[in-house]
Amino acid sequence: MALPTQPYKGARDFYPEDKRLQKFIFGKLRQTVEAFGYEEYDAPILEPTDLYLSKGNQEIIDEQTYTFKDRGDRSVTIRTEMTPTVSRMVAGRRQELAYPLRWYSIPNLWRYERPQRGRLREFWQLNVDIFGVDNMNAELEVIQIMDACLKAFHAKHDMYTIRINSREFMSYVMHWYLEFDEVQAASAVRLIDRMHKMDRADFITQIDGVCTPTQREEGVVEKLLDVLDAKRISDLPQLVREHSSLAKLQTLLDSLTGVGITNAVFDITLMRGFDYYTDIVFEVFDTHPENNRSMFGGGRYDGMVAMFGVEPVPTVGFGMGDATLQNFLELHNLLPQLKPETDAYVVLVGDVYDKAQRVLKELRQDGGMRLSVDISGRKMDKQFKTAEKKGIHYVIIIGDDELEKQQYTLRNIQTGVEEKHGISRLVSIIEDYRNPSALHDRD
RNA sequence: GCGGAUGUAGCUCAGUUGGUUAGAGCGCCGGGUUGUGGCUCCGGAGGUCGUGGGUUCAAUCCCCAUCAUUCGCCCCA
Repeated sequence: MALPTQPYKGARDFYPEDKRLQKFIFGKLRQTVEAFGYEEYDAPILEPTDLYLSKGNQEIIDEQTYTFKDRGDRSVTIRTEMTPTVSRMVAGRRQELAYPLRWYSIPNLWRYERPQRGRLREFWQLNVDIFGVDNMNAELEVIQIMDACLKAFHAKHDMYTIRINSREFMSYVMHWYLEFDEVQAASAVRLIDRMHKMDRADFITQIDGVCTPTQREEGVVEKLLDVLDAKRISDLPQLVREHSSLAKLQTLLDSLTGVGITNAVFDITLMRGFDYYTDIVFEVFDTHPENNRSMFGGGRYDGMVAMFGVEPVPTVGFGMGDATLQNFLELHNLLPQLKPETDAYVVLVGDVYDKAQRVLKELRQDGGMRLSVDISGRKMDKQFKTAEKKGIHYVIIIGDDELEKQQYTLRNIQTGVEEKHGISRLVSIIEDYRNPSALHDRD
């Protein structure tokens, strides 16, 4: 019985061309967040199951995680998100860390889900968090970083929208304005989250079902609709418009406009589940008609660190999945043709490998060249074919003739143009190709 | 967990209204002689038609199941 060559369901193999793309994307992301002073951290892929249970969601653990017993009968779970882990790490050194603390990571995460477009079982997720800032500057910075991450790939503002809402405000609306209890609020939030996917009559019917008869008579459904219909803060009913959470939200929106982020909008229907977020939440949406959906988002979660028994630390962060980002970049045509890691393919003519060693060493060590040498002993045409297939731009031909004159043949695979040069000239030509924008100061 | 679509060579796909050795393009391998790929010419390998069962004289084609891929729903930390 032959073994299957497919990777595990919902997980991907990264062949060199795939890995090259991942390296490119992650490289841009790292560069971007590090420009804002964020430091990279990492942690084990395995966590005690209790870490995720603390959110009190047994159902999610049972159905959507990889959870099993280790040999010591301890229940462990493969990490499904980074937030509990990073909160654990911060809590562990709560007193000694330097705040504001800016951390990021690109962990691989596993969720036991049915794979579909943009959603896999194993994925990578850029996590960016700022700890220890309790004012809106934290939200401003984090949203700026999300924006900068997309701009790093030359995305334009009309390709995506940043939607922002205040969880604190919605909580006020639910509990004080509408007088919903916890269960009602949770159902309403779930419905609001899906509001744009159903027609209005359907939505009204379902909201109606959440209300008690008394609430219905008091017109709670209409009150809620009035709130939800607000396209801007000033559209909100007088009674709720004065709430303090809205002033903060408005400040944030103004600040974003101030820093040139003009595609950020208030969206009262934005919920992001009903988990650990405590105030501002935000989400980035693709505007492309074929991919018009939420890509990633985040928000403020001031309570998570305190679950580890230390004083609370205010936190704002976001998570960006690799599959959705890649979808976005592909759809908007933002992925460049990537060059292979190898600068030149060395074609050997005849039995000269031993004699060529000195030259190869010089090119590699002194010149910093990344060379792949054809040691197969095959005829030249086969060697060329390999170079072309690998997508390598240059071929360096080394035979007795070259070794004797110390002038090596450099062939451009695309144009077929050949030149003979000494080592230092070879190095500078190849470097120019590798890094076209850099200026070289050599003669 | 629920529903739809798909599953024929490495890839993209034809095809058989059920009937002798299943095809194309691209790719792959070899050759057109000795220091040169991409063009061209010649030759070649490669498929138990996703898997298992059923109907039939006969199944890649019809039926059932199963697995995989994919789209949507649920969910989405």
